[in-house]
Amino acid sequence: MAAEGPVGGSPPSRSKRADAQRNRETVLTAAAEVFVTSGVDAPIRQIAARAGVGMATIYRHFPTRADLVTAVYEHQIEACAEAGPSLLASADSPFDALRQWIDLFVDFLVTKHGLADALQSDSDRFAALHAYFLDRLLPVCTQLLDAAVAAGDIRPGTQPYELMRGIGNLCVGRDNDPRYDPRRLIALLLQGLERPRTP
Amino acid sequence: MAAEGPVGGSPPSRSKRADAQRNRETVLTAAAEVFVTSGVDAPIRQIAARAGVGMATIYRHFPTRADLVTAVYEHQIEACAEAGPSLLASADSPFDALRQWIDLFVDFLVTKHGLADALQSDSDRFAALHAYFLDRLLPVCTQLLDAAVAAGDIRPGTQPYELMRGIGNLCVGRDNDPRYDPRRLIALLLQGLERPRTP
DNA sequence: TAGTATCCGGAGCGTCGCTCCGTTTTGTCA
DNA sequence: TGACAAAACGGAGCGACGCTCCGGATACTA
Repeated sequence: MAAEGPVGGSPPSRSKRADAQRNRETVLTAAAEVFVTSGVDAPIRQIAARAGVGMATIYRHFPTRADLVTAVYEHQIEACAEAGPSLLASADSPFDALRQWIDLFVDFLVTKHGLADALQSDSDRFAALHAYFLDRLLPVCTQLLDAAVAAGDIRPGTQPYELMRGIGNLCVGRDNDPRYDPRRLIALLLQGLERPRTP
Repeated sequence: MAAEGPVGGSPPSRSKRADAQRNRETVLTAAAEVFVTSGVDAPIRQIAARAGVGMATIYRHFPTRADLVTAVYEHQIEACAEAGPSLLASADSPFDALRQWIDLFVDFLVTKHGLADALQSDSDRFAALHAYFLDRLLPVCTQLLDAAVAAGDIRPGTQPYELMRGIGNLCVGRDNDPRYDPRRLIALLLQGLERPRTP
């Protein structure tokens, strides 16, 4: 549907020179490592230093921070997107598929330091990241939600966009706080979505 | 219970010199104005310029950004805290009181640009703000929640801290997006909290 | 009015995002 | 192979920001 690459990153194969491709990979792995320890807000200088590369090289390959983040997590986002339909086929019910898919999504978010924060950031430094998530994941969520409604598992009226942003929001903030587990609240939310068992 | 002033702000009356007190007020109103347009993340320089004051003056009165934010919103936080018990007395049920109180809390959060973001910020630049909210509001929420559980309105087991942070989290992000209204999700969450009507 | 504790202001330092341009590398073609 | 142009590189440099430091101004006191 969209162009081949993610948001604005340069296509992985169109590039002519070999050193450019090599550097692209180097930057990508360095960024992945730095993101783990310093979050997706890590200074570009730090990533450049780790990659043994100038800052301009990073900006050349990934004009926006969102492009870099997207490229780093592209595979996992894709996997999450592809899990939707297959869960729908394998789960006991559409609602269960939705639940399991949301579990996947939450697992992805909470293991990436500061990713949820970036996604909902009201600065638009990450606007492109937000857009990419939406482009890729919103249709999946819509399909699951519609299926659950059609099966009578949940009440109708919930907008997929709102649900996804809500879930993302619940994953925002300090990690590793034993007093706060977004999964519990999301379970509560899904409980509220469930249709009363009186047809 | 806690010390008289908010987090770390200087006490409003203990100050000796008149110009210091005058400047404190000037900074406070300037900050309030700037927060409306630029959010609680506005540059200190901007607030200082608006107040016609040096930056050091602001840092002297409010060593941390959290102190400044807290001082600006102190009255409203206080009002929200005090609304708890009176709602419990006036509402139809404890659960209704909880609902109305959460409405108040959400209204407060969504009308302050970036405040919810700051509250849950992963950086600890706002740790003191987080602490102040908790100190002041968590007991109120706990009381309302306990009352609702005791009345049999909602199922037990929900931790007040988790609920409050969840609500705060749901208010995070871009404002004025017609596709996302945190109130709808919060209603869903409360629905999930409600005890099935089969005692 | 003189003296002093208090408070004020903004220059200055370090960090970060992002760009600009001289230099180096790579692919190509004679 | 050797030369040449296009492509890519790297880091100095600029503006913005958080926060501090210290010489100067100001308000209480006697």
